[in-house]
Amino acid sequence: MFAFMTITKALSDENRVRILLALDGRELCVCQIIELLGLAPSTVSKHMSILANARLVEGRQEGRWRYYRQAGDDAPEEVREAIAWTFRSLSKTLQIRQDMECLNEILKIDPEILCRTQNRA
Amino acid sequence: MFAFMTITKALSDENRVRILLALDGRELCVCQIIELLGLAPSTVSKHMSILANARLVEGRQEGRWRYYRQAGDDAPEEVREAIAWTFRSLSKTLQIRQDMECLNEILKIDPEILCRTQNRA
DNA sequence: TTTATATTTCGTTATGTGGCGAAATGGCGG
DNA sequence: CCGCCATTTCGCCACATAACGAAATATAAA
Repeated sequence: MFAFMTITKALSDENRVRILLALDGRELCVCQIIELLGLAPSTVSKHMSILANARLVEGRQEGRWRYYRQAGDDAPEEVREAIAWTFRSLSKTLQIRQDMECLNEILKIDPEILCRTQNRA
Repeated sequence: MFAFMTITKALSDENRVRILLALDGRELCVCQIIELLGLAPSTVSKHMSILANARLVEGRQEGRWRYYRQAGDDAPEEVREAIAWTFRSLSKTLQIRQDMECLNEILKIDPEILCRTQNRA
């Protein structure tokens, strides 16, 4: 019950749902998610920890950057089902399609440069 | 997106999840749900309106009583999937099994008497 | 119509949560 | 070891939400 509630609470915020779906089939570094949502780094970091706590995403450190991806096949079934349900429900919505387009642009930018511009703003 | 978020927000409260699962395969009147959760009538009423707003449950008036049941096959697919996921994730947990036992006792009581005792307390 | 009563609505209060900026953390290059 | 920099943690504020009791609503019985 506790694990389930952690998942539904994690999914009850629109920005977190967008993050989860942005991670479909790929890894993203925190600064790329910051760019996608237009939120402060500290805010995105908090969202990532909530998603990770629910086991919906997993993090990986590479140098100075931290990459996140959706939970894999080793995750509990309720988690995998939650991700699948979210994807089926939303992948065709305007918001998510726009996010995908926006991500294509973001992925063209060297993360090094992306972070630097974020630090100036 | 909006409909999906309404569902996840509805499912992000433990009492509402317990209500949804208590309605599995049967109708319940509000006073029976009040008895199960031990909450004030006004609180339960609010929970029911949130669940109904998400289309997870449907209400039916019969005399002075209002009965609620899970959404049927006419509900949107994302709703039916949400209910199925919730059930699969939680039906075997201690909390939900206890609720089922408790409900068996509550269902033995004439609703007429149930409401009357609630009004005294 | 009047009364009784099951449920909802309203107003209030306490707690939870999302947002930000500032400071702390931790890894890499010098 | 030192400084740089991506990310996290912390402290704070504004707003959302769950809880209750009291009052309003709606339906059945008298």
